[in-house]
Amino acid sequence: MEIRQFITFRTIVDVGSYTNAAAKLGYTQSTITAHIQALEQQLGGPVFSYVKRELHLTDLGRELVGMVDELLGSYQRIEKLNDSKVNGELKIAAPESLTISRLGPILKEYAMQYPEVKIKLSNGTCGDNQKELLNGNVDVAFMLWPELDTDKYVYHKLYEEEIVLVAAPEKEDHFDAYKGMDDCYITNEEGCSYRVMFEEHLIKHDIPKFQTMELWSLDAIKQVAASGLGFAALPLMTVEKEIKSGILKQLEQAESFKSIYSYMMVREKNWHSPAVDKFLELVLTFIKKKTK
Amino acid sequence: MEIRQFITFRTIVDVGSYTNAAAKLGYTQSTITAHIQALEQQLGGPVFSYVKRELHLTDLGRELVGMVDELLGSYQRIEKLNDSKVNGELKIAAPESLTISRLGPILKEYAMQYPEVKIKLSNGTCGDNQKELLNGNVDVAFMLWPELDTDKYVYHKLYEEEIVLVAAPEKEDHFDAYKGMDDCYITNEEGCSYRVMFEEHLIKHDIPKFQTMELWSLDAIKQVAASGLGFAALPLMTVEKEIKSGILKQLEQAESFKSIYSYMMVREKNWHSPAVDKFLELVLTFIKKKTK
DNA sequence: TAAACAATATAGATATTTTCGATAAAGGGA
DNA sequence: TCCCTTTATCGAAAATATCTATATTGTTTA
Repeated sequence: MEIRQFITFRTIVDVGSYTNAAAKLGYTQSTITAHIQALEQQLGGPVFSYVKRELHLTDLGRELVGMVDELLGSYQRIEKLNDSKVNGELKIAAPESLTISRLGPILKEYAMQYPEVKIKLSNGTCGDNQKELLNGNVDVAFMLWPELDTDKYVYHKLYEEEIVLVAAPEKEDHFDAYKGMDDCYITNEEGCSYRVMFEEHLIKHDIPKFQTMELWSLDAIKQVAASGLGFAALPLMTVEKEIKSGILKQLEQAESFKSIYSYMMVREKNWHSPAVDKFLELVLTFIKKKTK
Repeated sequence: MEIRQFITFRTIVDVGSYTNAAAKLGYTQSTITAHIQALEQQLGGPVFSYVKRELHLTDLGRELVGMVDELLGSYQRIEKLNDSKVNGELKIAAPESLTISRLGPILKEYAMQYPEVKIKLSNGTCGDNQKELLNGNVDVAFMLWPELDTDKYVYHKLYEEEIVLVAAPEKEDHFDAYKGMDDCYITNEEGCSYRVMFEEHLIKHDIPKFQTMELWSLDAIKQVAASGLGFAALPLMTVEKEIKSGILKQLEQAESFKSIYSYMMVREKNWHSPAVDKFLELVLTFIKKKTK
């Protein structure tokens, strides 16, 4: 009997089904089954039973809930022993795109769990963020970049970020139709990895340059694109909502883009403040759950 | 942080050193180190410190003890949920040799942990025990046997049992000196696997038969051997104490015997009463610890 | 002051366990 | 009956725990 199995049990009681518990805990459903079977094996009988498609606790299960609550209570108190040490400042540098789509929920959770930490978030281009990290102005930097391989930092690859072309829904569906037209390529300031990637893509495939409109925020780019002035190349994560709601549409294209990944980086050193440590831990936990 | 790590921590506090805790828990010492390092990692600081070769709790460690006691308390209450179901009868058949040397401490532990179970132990030869198991008179049977391979039972090989020749200390040291002399071969009733094994050994190596003295109990055999009447072939485990204390001595011999193993067997079926289940579990735990 | 010792730490190899992914079975509802 | 949702099963892959052997550290002894 392991703590994680008790947590699984308690979660099922809360959410009412194995499947939901799996989703909530970031496991697959078969793992939930295995956890409960392990418990039932040790306890010598079932803790759940089914009555009319509904999950119910058995008598044994009902007895167990209270005891598990006690145990998990002690466990959480032990976990909290550390939290008081998690304080001070946490300085993060991240590009706007990542901040909004990926970091949002993580920062929320972090702020809740470690209220003693003052979070300082700066939005810059990926190159800026890297410099900030190197010269010690921030503790953690996030980047979007093609393949990365460096010894200067410890880095964690987070997601593969698909770069997509978007335009207003009434515009042409296929990117080929834009070639040679006078639509704008709407983008952000230079130094942004997917802008570089897109421009290299044009050269490689002998596509003539577009007129470029440079804007200073994601929101501005999206609005201008939605107004029909041109198209933009952006990470899918930043425009998923707009595509779903029909404000923008994703263009089809013959050649797919080179892969871009999101990274989290810290300076190479063995020791980080607890605040930084816990942040890294939390980010990696989120990643693990999402990618499953 | 896992329950086993908390148990390790609590044990160290009790016994005062990593090394002793390892012995008590049946781990190696490096495992203890790993457990504590894992805890300290999570807790963000050391729980033990050394002052003058003495192990002391840090402040953090002292805080932890109480909380761990709570947690382990809940844990034990959960474990006990099952124990009330462990009752009824447990019928075991084992040869005398195994009962005394191997089963003693296990039965003691079992009786303590599951006082509701009535243990019935019968001592017979290995062949008898097998029959008893097959016809359902007992739940578990123990045997000493050379290599075993059968589908009739579920069997667990426990130990390799070295068979040794013993005689009184004042007798000759080497078995060769006994050949052709009028010493007795002191043994127990037929049907015992190491008696069979020894007699086959004699034939195989063209050693003339000895006069045989058949006794009904291990203790009787040992006493007669100690009195100088002859020698006996017995599993080492049954005479270890006597050899150490000088009551008997182990004879040297050119050819070593065929290996004999101790086995635990149950009838092939998926379901055993909780009492039987728990017994099997306990035996296997003991084996694991001892053989490490 | 070095040598021997006792306790804990470290590193690589091995063993075990956990988790996943795909698929099957079970229980309802249409 | 067929479909849909939920849980169970099974083999493979990944992650983790433990062991063995050896190093390190601090202490006592010669």
